[in-house]
Amino acid sequence: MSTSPAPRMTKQRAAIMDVLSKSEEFRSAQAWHDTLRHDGSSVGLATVYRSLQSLAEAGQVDAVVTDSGETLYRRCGAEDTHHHHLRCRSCGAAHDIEVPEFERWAEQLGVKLGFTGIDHTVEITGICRDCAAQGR
Amino acid sequence: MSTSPAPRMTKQRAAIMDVLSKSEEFRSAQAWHDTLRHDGSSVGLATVYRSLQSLAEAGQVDAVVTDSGETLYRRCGAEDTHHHHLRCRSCGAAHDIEVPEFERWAEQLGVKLGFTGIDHTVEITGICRDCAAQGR
DNA sequence: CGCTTAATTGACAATGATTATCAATAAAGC
DNA sequence: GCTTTATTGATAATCATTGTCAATTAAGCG
Repeated sequence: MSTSPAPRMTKQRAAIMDVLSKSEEFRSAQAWHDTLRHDGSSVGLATVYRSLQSLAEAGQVDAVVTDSGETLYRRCGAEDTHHHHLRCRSCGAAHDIEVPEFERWAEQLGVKLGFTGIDHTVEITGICRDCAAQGR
Repeated sequence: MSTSPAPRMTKQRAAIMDVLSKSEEFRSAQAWHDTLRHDGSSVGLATVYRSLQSLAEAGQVDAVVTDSGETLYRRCGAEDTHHHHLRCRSCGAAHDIEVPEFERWAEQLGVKLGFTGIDHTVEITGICRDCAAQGR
């Protein structure tokens, strides 16, 4: 794991983290930029992109790519969200993932078949890009 | 459901469906375009985009959007009747169930994150009606 | 088999999100 | 306070994808 140097706390970065903290919605970098301007602080668009990107890498914000290719960000919803993992069978590296429809689907299936107290286990495994590249 | 008119079978569309059928890899529209040119048939790039798009809408090909925003396509896998179980934690009675979207979803997630050889485990448990009625 | 017609094609321009550039600015540490 | 160096921001550049529009051609019909 590469230990990247701690990022400087600039007023722009602070402003970005501040607006992020005020909403848990997923918004595009450009939308966050607009929000910032409405709030008075004028942070450059490029800076918003860079900050959201680095925050996402640091795991401070969640990022998803829409079907149209736009990347949306929101403050990281702490630990409360139930999630699963996609784990590499070779090196063990794991990604946290969410299975959007699944929870509800399982619940409904249970009701349909007369089951209550539905619980589930979902494990997804594969070989990550790095391991595949090294033939492991 | 809107009944869209059946698309014409042009030689370009045929060529595209042909290369698609020869590989089960996920590739970008541009990559498929290159493949086509290598194979001799010169189909316009815009046409490749349009065809892949309509094929994807028609469910004939799978499409995934990568983290970088590129859309990848491959011929639709349509086959395996892999299934899972909903099991009662009390009496062990099990129902065979199918999780329609899941298989493909897991596969696409893998591609997006650079994983190959995706496999998964899905276990759903609950308390069946009989056991619930008897307070078990 | 020819004809008509509307869908399709392709070369290229346009879009739109994101990234790179680079001089100016300002954290952090001393 | 001063120096160093990451960060910023305005703007140009990139790159996948979509729109444009005249030319082409599949399909249905007689």
